[in-house]
Amino acid sequence: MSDAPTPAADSPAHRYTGALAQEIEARWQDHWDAERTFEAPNPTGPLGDPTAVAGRPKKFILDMFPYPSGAGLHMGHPLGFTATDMYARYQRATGYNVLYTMGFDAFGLPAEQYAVQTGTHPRITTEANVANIRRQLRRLGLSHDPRRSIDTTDPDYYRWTQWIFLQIFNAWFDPEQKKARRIHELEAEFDSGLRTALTGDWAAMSPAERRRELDQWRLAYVSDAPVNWCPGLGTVVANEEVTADGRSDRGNFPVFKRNMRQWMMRITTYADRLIDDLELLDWTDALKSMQRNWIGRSEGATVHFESHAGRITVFTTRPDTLFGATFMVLAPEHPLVDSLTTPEQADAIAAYRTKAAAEDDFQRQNDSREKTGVFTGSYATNPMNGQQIPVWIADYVLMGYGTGAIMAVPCGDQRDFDFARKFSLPIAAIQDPTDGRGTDTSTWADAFVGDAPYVNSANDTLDLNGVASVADAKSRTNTWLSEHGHGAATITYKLRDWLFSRQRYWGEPFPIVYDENDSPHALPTPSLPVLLPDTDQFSPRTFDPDDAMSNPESPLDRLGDWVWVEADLGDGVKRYRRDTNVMPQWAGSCWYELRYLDPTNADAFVDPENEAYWMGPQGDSRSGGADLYVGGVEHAVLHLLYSRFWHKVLFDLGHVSSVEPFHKLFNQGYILAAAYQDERGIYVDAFGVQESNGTYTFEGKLVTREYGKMGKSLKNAIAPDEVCAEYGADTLRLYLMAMGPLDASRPWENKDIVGVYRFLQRVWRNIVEEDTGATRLLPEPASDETLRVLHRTIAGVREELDNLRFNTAIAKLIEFNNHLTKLGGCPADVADALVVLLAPMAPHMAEELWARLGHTSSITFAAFPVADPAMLVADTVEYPVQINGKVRSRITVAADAAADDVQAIAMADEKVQAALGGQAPKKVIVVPGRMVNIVA
RNA sequence: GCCCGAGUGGCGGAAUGGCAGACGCAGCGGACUCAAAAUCCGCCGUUCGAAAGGACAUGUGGGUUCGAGUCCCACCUCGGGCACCA
Repeated sequence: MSDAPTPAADSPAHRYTGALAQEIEARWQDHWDAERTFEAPNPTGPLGDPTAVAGRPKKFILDMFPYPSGAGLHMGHPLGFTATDMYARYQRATGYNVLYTMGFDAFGLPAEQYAVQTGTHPRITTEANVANIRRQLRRLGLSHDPRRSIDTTDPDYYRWTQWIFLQIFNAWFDPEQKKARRIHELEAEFDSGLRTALTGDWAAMSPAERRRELDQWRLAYVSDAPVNWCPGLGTVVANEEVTADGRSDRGNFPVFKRNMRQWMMRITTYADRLIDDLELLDWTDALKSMQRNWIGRSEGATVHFESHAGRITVFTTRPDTLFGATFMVLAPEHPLVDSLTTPEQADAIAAYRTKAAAEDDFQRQNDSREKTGVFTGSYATNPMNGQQIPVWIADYVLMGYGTGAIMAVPCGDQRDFDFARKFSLPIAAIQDPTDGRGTDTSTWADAFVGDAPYVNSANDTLDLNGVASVADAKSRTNTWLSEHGHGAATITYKLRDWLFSRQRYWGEPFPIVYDENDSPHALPTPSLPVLLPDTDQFSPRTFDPDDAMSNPESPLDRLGDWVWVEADLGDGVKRYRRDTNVMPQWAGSCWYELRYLDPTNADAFVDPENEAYWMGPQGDSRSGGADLYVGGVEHAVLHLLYSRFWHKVLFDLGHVSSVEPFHKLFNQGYILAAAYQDERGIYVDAFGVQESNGTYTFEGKLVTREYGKMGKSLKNAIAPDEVCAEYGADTLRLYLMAMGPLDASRPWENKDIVGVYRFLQRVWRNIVEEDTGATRLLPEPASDETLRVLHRTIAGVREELDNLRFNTAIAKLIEFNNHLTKLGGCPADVADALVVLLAPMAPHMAEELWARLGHTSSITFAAFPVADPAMLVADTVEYPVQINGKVRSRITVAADAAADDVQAIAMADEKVQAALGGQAPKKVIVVPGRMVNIVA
């Protein structure tokens, strides 16, 4: 970090150097704070100023808020934050009331782990880290409304996180209305007989039994089900936090499937709406498809196969191939396996099940693809044709998906085909493949998938033979299945319910206590927040990472005084046991954008009027939600899925008017940087590496270069503070944005920073006399040419900023300034426009120049210039003249010349005549204002 | 294996189907200077040519079109997501 040109001793006193930039920046940052420049008024409530809001359109511009790491901001943060700040400042200058602020996602593992190591309470570390990051953010000149900043660990904030949890706890999903409703409405339906209880006769139930019935319906519920137990972390984790190879995404420890009593959230009931409402959102297709993939909706049918042990139900996406089902396969854990297994097969089945149980889900999926399985000895009836087909078990069928059982159609499914070949099971052709391989499956090399006429697919009441399309055959089969009671069209999802409890310390306590029957009770709203109790034992009990049979032990379990409480929850004062779990880190980030709207409201998490103003559906946003949300793609499923779910519950319960939290979402790229490994593969300090003739050495030893995400682990991180100290924040902002488009990952190059630094120096020099510091403007009015360049720049910059193309917006400003430089300075009558155009990008310099140009109020609300259309059209246009697509000449023609005239002038051109050699052209294409192409 | 996204100078990157390489870095030349730095002016895809000018150029191969970096098909490479999901 020493590539900045060191100013020579005789450098002019008022040159825009890193030192001057910092002096200017600190001064304006103080000024903005003192003047409360960026405070955005609300329609109502503590931050309300109805007259200031009246008649102004709004923009809600949002960043994914950071975790306050002890290392401070990394370069990826300013990348996104600078983009939103430029956009926010631009929108303010075009008349919008802009809500733009920043909070901290401050619960979570790192602070807790640090506490375990050092004994420092996580609150202390968190507060220090937040203070440091606030300082860094301020230094970048981000135009946040400081009053709206939140911290998820603040009791005044997590009080509402707990409150929302209770809203979800006290809600159920009505499958008919497809929405969440309050639990007392369910109770009323049971009372009136409108709905029947699942566990018995409601009227005859005891209060405890009724409570248990209701608990089964809640959107937040305690369940004893397979969860991801991570002994290395000492806690359970959500499906979304487990990597493909079965390890925790934090810490990279093994994760085991274990049955445990844990809090779950019924996100699966929202699967359809979470998929369908993606249509309303302005998100990239890539992101939408990641969400769709994760939810994994697949449409098909459930089909019942009868056996002596009872009905075996399968899920299939290809009911049309039922006639080709020649065997069945159950997951080894399937409950019917015991009763299906014949005495002769009992030993083989038991051995296989033992082997399968010893392997966890992830090993099973990772191991070789060679099919294994064992015959149960029993047969089931194919409902289509009455055929008796053998029932096998095999570990390629997973208990956790569909029904844990499949019908095998080897002619149409490659896995079933492989299995049939391995165990010599019959393969019946039910389509005549279009690739000419014929219907003798003994000659097939693989399964056939696709549209082809059906054969051998008829019974007395259903005839698919001759049907040519899969879709058609599916729908006929589905109809037949339900008419004959053999099954029904069904949709299944990959998405599982969300595991919501963690056995950690640094998180939100659950506002829940248990009675003597172990039934959960919500604590009343006035008792919120349930404060996280103090302790000096922050760690859960952790275990050997491979000890699958260990049991979680939360830090809160140890606090006996805290765990037991006396309360009157309606049945008189009784003793209750507190829930000792904490919420996952995602809880606080599920709704923080809503708290920004009304951060100091003591009566509600957000006032409905404020929510409707900032986030309600309006204009072309039917979903409502933040107008712009910028952040990393690593949250594509986790945070974005969870917060959409919470938002929809709040919507259903009438607390918010927006259907979705984030209307437009933009994923920024990563900052990459060169990283170097020595011959052992260990990363070396990237800033100590020497380059010569394309080879790289570190301390004399050869190292290899690669590019990777900038960060501590690759030893190639540069802190934003370093760049601010060397060049100033305005230069850093411009560099980050000028490097390339916001969504692209790009390598950081120290040597390139100087490009935008020189640009700022040239702007400065065009307005300020470097030796004296006096303003120096050209007295004569701007020429027609200069005005045209200016207006083209205005139009261009607006266009680029509207579309978040900051790199090209900056390029256009550079072009305009280069034009001024060639004039020898800035004509006095265009100086204001230049500075206002620059203001969103380099706000400190712009404020400084604005003041020096004689303005007394902040440039923040100075109107962004509007291009005069008359200045955008030229008098004359230069047309390239192509012959057969190659440019052979150029002609200059009046801008309003008719196409015929342009053609005549082009044909008369010497070079064109020479190239044509007297031949008449076959065809001439004139594109008005663009070009001429002559086809010879 | 499936689903996305991307391949353009030495480098980062620009280009509503219409002059490929805006802008910046690096490099080269010039002015200023005793000199250097800084600044300002100019050049800067490859190749043939003294020049004028020509040929070739947007991962590869086809196609559509008067015209393709851009649209279509196939393939290659890289990045990301999912993965025995029935």
